Amino acid sequence: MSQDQTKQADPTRDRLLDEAERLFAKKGYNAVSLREITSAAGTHLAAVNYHFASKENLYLEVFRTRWMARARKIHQPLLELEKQEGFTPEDVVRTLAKSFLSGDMTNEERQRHTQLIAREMGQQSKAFQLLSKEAMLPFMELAIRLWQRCLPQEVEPERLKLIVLSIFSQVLYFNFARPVVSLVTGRQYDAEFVDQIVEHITQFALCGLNGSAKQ
Amino acid sequence: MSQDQTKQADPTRDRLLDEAERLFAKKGYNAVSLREITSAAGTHLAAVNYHFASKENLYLEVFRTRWMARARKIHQPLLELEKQEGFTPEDVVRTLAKSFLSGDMTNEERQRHTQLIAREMGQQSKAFQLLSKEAMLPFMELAIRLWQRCLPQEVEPERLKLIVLSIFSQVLYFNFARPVVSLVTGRQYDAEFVDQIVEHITQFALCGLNGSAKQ
DNA sequence: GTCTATAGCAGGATAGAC
DNA sequence: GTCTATCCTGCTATAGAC
Repeated sequence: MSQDQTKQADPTRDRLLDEAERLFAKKGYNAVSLREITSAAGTHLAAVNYHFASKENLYLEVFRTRWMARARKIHQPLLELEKQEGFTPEDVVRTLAKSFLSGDMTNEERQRHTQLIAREMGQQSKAFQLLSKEAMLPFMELAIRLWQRCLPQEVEPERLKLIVLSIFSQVLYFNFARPVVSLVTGRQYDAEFVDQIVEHITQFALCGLNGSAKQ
Repeated sequence: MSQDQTKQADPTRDRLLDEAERLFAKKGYNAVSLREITSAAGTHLAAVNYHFASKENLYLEVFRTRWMARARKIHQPLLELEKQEGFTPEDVVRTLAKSFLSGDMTNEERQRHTQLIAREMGQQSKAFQLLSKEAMLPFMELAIRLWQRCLPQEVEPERLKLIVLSIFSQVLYFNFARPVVSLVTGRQYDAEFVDQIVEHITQFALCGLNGSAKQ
């Protein structure tokens, strides 16, 4: 009723969202119980149903608030680039790879972000509907728009789409499948290694873009 | 006791493995109940515990038998290539991409295979231990060996490893995240589209290899 | 060996005390 | 509004009848 009620954050609600996100990202929706979340958040079972009505809605709320906020942060550097006058295809690729892999987040935050979406990509869930409409499709379109503006000659949209998907698959994989990547390379995810990954993906995508543009 | 007992397939056991694999791939371990599996297999709950002792062991058995058999099929073309005398880096890349994306399997089988492994890549589970040791690492080493034999100059193993991981990420993604791929491209997974994906990944990886070799 | 019936437990949701 | 105590469903696993 009071005018600042919507602004005033509810600490219990926030802690529930924090722990829910952490645990859902780590184990997946079905492997996490509400009891696990509430005890990690230092509260009780009924608080979930009071604040979110159901487990499913808590899960969706994680995406609506926490996840979408991060997606906007990741898209930001590309939106900045769009406002500028002159940029090269390499600028676009590197900005894109960086914002996913070494951008304005902690290592753990990035891992969480990627694990949450990776779990949704294989199925047509409610969360997937939200993510694809609000984040993934606009982002893909933005990247394609940028390349179309700066590439020397017209490239078929079909090719650009496949290239964006390929970049997307790699940033997803190098964040999500860290156990595999560490096993194969023998490397830990320190700043140096992440920079090498960014550089690798950038080179890969640039070559693909040039190859497509030539044909 | 009789000499052909091990050869003689148990039809109930086989149906359980079939349905278990299908459902685990589609929904993930925790989202599937044994009741769901047994009723799909036209049998009863106790049959699982009779044949596999527990749900977890049924899951692992899916990987030990069904999944590993397919992994061997996928690796086969690369092993054949290794026996030959002259092959190019492009042969290796295309053989690799093809065997994952358009090889000797049905479309559905391939999707199942990828979904099962994708779910394991993010965590250090028992299934992951099995897969990484028995399938993923040997496969990566094989691919690296082949390139080292045919590339014009020495490429650092670190780069080759990243390239193999990048190819791996793409074949995984284009099989696993079909909802996203279809949404972005507007394409169904028919033979023509799959061929285009194989070609796209092949070009991508070749460019990356050449770029690395030049430096 | 095969399957029914059930034990034993954990899950999400909720009623109702404070 | 907050939290305890409880409901009921659905799960895995198993005992024991046939």
